[in-house]
Amino acid sequence: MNKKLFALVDCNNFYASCERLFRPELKEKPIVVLSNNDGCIVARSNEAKALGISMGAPYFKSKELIRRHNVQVFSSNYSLYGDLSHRVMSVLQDMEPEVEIYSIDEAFISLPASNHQDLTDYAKSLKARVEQWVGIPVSVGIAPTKTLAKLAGRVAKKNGKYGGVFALTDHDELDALLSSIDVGDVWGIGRRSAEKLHRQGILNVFQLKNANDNWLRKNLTVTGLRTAMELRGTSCIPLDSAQPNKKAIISSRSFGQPISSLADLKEAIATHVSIAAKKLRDQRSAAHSIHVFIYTNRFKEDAPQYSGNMTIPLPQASSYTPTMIKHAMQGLERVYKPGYKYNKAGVMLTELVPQDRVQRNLFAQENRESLPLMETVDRINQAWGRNTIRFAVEGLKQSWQMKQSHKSPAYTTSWAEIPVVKASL
DNA sequence: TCTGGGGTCCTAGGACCC
DNA sequence: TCTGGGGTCCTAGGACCC
Repeated sequence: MNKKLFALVDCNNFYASCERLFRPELKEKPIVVLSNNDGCIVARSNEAKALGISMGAPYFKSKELIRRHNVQVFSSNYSLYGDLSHRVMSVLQDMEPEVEIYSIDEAFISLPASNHQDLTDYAKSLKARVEQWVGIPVSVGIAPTKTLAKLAGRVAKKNGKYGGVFALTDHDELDALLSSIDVGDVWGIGRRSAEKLHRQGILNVFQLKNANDNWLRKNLTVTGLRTAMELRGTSCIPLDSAQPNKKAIISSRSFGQPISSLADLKEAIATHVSIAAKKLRDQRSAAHSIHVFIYTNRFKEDAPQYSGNMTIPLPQASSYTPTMIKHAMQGLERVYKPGYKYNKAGVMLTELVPQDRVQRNLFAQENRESLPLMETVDRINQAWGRNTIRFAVEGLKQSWQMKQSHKSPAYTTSWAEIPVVKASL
């Protein structure tokens, strides 16, 4: 039988590893990487984890701990992480025909079934090549289903004795292992489902695997039942190596400081439309509607709260930034209320259709749209930097721009920031 | 003082139709 | 006083992922 297995390749502490790649003196030193706006901690090196710095926690709450242990802090640098991710994935795709890029730091690979030793040896060679060619450490988990491969990857990463590779092929071992892991650590079981399972007395993964199907279906919907099936070794989630077009495109940000004026919000919304429309054109789609939203800071419970949002249908699907900005501005004017301190704004483009199949609307005003113009703008910005040409409504000062106090250089994507190596005689 | 962003899938419930 | 049943479509919101 030519059975297939799944391998999950997962970059270790990805963002922290990226930063360290160009700062080798930080090897074995604690590092954290912050979310946009320097808000939360989104990545930690092992040393930082060992200090008890928690994932996803607000930065300011850990500041004292970070200062005390001299932890290196980085603002997120997505052009660097994106580029290194691409390099890792290229190595995998060179070695394997069927690769699903699951996230910026993870990929599933389809492997033919084989004995434990061969699988482990192969995974180790894969891991070694990524580390040698790109410089990013990875872990590999192998199993008959994606859900089990995720668990195997977790074991590979957590237990040093496996050398970063773990294959779940022995069934006796499997059940003992599953009994030692909390249901909340399973891929697809989030906080809410874990609470439900706990209330039902289903605490560990072995119990989830053997839970009653009807109960699962009723309480955790088909997705919960599917997860249980996968734990039993029945593959329900196939490898999907195609990168389908997105069905929705979002651009949003918290502001570096709260803003109140309609003028500032207009700049921010226009900027988000511009970013989202570029992504839309990149996948050769057009959008039928634009959703605009603005929020006050929900964490400031004593301040007046307001959240305004509106979906604006377009007369005909568009990817032409000026048209989209125009409609978004009208939507913003309708949801804007003065007197609030806004903290976040954004847009979501939905009802996406292929650009070459846009239905022309006889009565639409948008008959002056020029896609060649947008293509030219995109090309210039590609060559000279993202903000070389932009729309006046996006503003010049952009006083609402996010905070990035600890950002590292774009080492690999900007000529101006490329590392300089000096040799001395 | 300071709390991320982008995406998918599923379901319940309302609107509407015959 | 009595007040159907079945179907589709759409949307908002929840839950999950990294």
